[in-house]
Amino acid sequence: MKVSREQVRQNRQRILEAAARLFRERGFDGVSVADVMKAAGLTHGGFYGHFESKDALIQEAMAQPISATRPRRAGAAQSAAAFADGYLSARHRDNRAEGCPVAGLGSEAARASPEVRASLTKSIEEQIERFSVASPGTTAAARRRAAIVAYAVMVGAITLARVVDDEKLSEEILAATRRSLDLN
Amino acid sequence: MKVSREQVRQNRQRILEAAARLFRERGFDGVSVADVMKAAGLTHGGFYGHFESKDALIQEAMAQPISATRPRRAGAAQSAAAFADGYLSARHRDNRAEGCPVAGLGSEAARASPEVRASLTKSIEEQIERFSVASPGTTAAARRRAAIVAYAVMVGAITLARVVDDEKLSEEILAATRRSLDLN
DNA sequence: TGTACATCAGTGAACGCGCGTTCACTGATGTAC
DNA sequence: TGTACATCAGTGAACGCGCGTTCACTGATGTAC
Repeated sequence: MKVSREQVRQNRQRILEAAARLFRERGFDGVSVADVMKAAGLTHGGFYGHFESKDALIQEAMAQPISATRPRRAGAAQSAAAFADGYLSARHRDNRAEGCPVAGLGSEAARASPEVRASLTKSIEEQIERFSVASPGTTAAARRRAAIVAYAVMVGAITLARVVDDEKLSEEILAATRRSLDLN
Repeated sequence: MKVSREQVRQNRQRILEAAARLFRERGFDGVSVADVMKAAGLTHGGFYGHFESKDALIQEAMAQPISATRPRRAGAAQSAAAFADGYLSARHRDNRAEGCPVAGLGSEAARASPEVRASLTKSIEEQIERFSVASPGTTAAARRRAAIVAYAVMVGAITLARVVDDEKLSEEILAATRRSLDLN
């Protein structure tokens, strides 16, 4: 049955949010269009009224600001050390659905369509800039380098901590990298 | 037709090597059993004479030493800085098939079966130990922490460099992280 | 404001395709004599 | 060492399943009067 324009808008948004969560949790290939629609409280047939294809959904879902789960003004500076406390936590490690899409989808994102990679590139560049402003270093170039290194440490550490099948080693990886960022 | 025992052994090895390459290049879901068999020069039907299932192949392929492409004695120490020159190169970034499986499969590996994760955990622990021996630091604990941080930087940097859709930013990420490891 | 009806968002069955897996068959291997 | 035949690795057609996608249908919305 037809629904109100407002309901249509809300449904589309719910589909996008469910997709963003599920893709980060299970990967692009691990989530079907029907899974997403079910999570959004709809049936799969209606999907193509909102999006042209699954790939189009992936693109839009990745272009969405992560702000939904981690509110943060776009231009605001933020020290990598402060950010790292939440990022390099067991909570983030165990909660992919609401976590960093680069960490949750990293290796798959690298093989994604140009549009998806462009979206993520924008997020990555913005994150580097936020860290840069609050980074240690006497020159702007040094601060930017420090920001890049800090971001790489975080993405690598959470990836390793998630792959590792040994709680103790996983914690050790998070603790060692947290400590290295606090020292800067 | 039947083939010689030696041929059987070689065929199995060729299947494993093709699988390891293809999985790292395209991900577990991006490669079919038929793709692997074709790359090994066989037809898909014979696969189940060698392996119980695709999942069993994934397990064995991930348990294989990467030594095939990057020969290195198991116990040998190796400084992270020396290793990083090759690891954080455009060549490695663009050559997933022969590269680091943690970087190539990171986000998918984190969702893989316990057996696959156990295999990768072993590789990761060994890599940390190799870096530890050659790490800077006055105590063993400090050297181990430095090794973990160095490994995390590398995995994170190559992941970011591969996702990023902008050659300049990608190079910048590799250069900044290479530099940070050389300074230690 | 109230009514009549065209629109169209959502439903659920259906389609085609590629995948993992199975199986009857083939013919070279390797063993028994 | 030579021959006869049982074994079994590899072949390629086939199966069932889940997926992305399509489509005829439904019935509430929202517009024209």
